[in-house]
Amino acid sequence: MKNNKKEVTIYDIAQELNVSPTTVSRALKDHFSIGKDTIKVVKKMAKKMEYRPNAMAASLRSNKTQTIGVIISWIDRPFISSLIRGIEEAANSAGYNVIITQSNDLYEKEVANADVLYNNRVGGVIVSLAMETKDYSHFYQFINKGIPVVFVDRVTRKVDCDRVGIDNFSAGFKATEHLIEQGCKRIAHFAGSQTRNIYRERKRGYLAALTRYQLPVDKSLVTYSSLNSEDGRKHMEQLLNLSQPPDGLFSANDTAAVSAIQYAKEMGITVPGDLAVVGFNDDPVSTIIDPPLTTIAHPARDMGKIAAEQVIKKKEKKDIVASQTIELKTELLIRSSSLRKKAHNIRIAN
Amino acid sequence: MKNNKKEVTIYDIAQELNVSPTTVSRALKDHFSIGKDTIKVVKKMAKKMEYRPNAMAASLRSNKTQTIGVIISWIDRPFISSLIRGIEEAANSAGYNVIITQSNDLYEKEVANADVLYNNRVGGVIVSLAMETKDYSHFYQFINKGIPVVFVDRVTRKVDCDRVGIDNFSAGFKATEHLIEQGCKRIAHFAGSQTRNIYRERKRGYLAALTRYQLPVDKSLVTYSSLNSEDGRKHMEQLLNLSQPPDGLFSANDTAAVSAIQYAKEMGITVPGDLAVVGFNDDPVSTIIDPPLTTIAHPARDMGKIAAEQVIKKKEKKDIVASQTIELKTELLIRSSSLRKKAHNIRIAN
DNA sequence: TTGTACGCGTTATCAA
DNA sequence: TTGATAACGCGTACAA
Repeated sequence: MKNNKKEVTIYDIAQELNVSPTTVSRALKDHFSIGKDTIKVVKKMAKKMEYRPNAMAASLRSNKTQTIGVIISWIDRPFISSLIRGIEEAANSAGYNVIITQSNDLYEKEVANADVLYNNRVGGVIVSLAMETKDYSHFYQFINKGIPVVFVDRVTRKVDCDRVGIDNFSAGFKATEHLIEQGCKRIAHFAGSQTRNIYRERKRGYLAALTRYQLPVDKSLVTYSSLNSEDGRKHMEQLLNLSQPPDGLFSANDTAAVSAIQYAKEMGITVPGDLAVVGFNDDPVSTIIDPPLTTIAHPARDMGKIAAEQVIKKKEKKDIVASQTIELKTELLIRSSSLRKKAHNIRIAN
Repeated sequence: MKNNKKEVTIYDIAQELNVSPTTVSRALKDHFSIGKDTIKVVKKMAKKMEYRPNAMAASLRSNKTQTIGVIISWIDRPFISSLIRGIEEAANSAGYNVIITQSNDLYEKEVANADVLYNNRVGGVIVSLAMETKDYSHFYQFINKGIPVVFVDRVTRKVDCDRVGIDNFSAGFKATEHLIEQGCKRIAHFAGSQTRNIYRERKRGYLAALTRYQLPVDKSLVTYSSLNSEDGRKHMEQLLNLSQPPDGLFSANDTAAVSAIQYAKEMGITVPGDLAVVGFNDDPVSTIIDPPLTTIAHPARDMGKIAAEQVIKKKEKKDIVASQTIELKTELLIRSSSLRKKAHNIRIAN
């Protein structure tokens, strides 16, 4: 079964053709210094001998890998898997492979993953930070060696790197403003960990909108959690038990928004009548829940694509380029979960 | 910015300590032949000098990679991303990395991905076949070299490899039988591509259940598609236009089932009253749709985990082991979308 | 218990 | 346009 024939190398091809390995190496890469016919002959022989290049050997010698490392929290989340799809697409079409590692939102795993990626000498790194990461020194091993690091979505300003994300502040503002326009007076907010910029910014947007429209800020209407389904139910329960329950909810993700709607409905609350709800992410569930969820749409896949392109661009530019922060557009998709008034000028998403 | 200090190698450590590179190499790996103190000293110096092992060099030399290649259709599907999570978890805890490639369900991309993985000399491969792959010769490059290949979920019997999957036939049977027990007489089936075993088997299970319960088989009740949302709506429309519309539906995935339910509800059809529905996969949407969707639950993550373990086991066993086919259990999760009768003995899922 | 010396497959450098 | 040779960083057979 196991066929341990030795690998066919460029030496074998060289020998067969009575040329030097150098020539073969170059011919296979269409190097300009090699004659057209030589190239043709070499490639033909390579095919005949079933030669397969060894990417590892090439990387070792040239000190360049065609691999991009990725660190994300959990792969099995709609937003993340879209992101990765974008990364893969951009990377592959530029001839790069992608090694994916999951931090499970734990700082320690993030550090361990960074080390693994370094040991594999990846050519660049794309990171969406773990929930509670506050120390960023594990990224300097890359930066110090000139290996590009690009943060995506969950970024930090404390490291001088490229960043790709969205304007979470204005998205939070838009979402909240929309609820206010729908007549909500007491708007609750499901906030995520304030260690991460995205959740901080969304909350800032929420607060700014309240202030802008001169609504009071009530701290009992803001909850903090990791925004999973259980959190959504739990915090909805908590809010409904207040002496003055909210009439609007802006959740920093769809998962919590959806479970909050489900809980509220079970409690006899009408959505959007009693409670108007806006989520964040435009996950698949947002069109399935009844009523369909108004939400902020991310260009997740584009973020991945751009992050990968950015890594590759940095890698291929020898000269030092200043770090960029790229912000993609978000869109408020208005669906029934927040629509109390007949729509005039607002566009209703399907 | 770019810090081009040369890499610290085992030679540098050796020189610093006046020992040989061999000793360093072994000490870092806790080789038994090296004295305790030497090990301690070497490791200390390695840390001090910020030595980082070069996994590529090691792989090149030892002809063994700590990398597992994965080929799947699309990463941004709930089932697939759970699968990958399982693969990653098992692989990482055994010290392996994972390179993920997407075939986009295209045969050509699958072949190209296999080549890339081979060129990167992965130590093993996990594959979930693209929709229309009929030729499997691109996997022989691995098999011929003794590189383990494990098929997962979408498998084939035409290659002698390990397989990890579920019993799709019995799952299809169970789903259909359940609908029959709920009093359905005309049960439709959304089938997937019959090139792939999983959809063939689900349909076989459906047909077997009809036969077993002496219900007629009506070809106009079976549709074929790639089972996306549009397909679900389109085929539901088609079915409702029949002179005798179905009173039950078994869809080979949840995506199509959910969109079919949505369409049916829009048309004034009551679910499960007029139409009882069962899906497949237990995607997150299945608990969000109203009514909640009865479905077949896969152990997706376990499948990934087991597939990875299987690859690693094969890789580490020198001797030739016969190929195994591992079938994991599925469960019919009964929810409201199919429940017409009051439940007696059946367990109702949340 | 430790060291010497070579090779993994490729590419860079310099020379022809 | 082509070739000879060294080097990338590490592992290991063999020697000591």
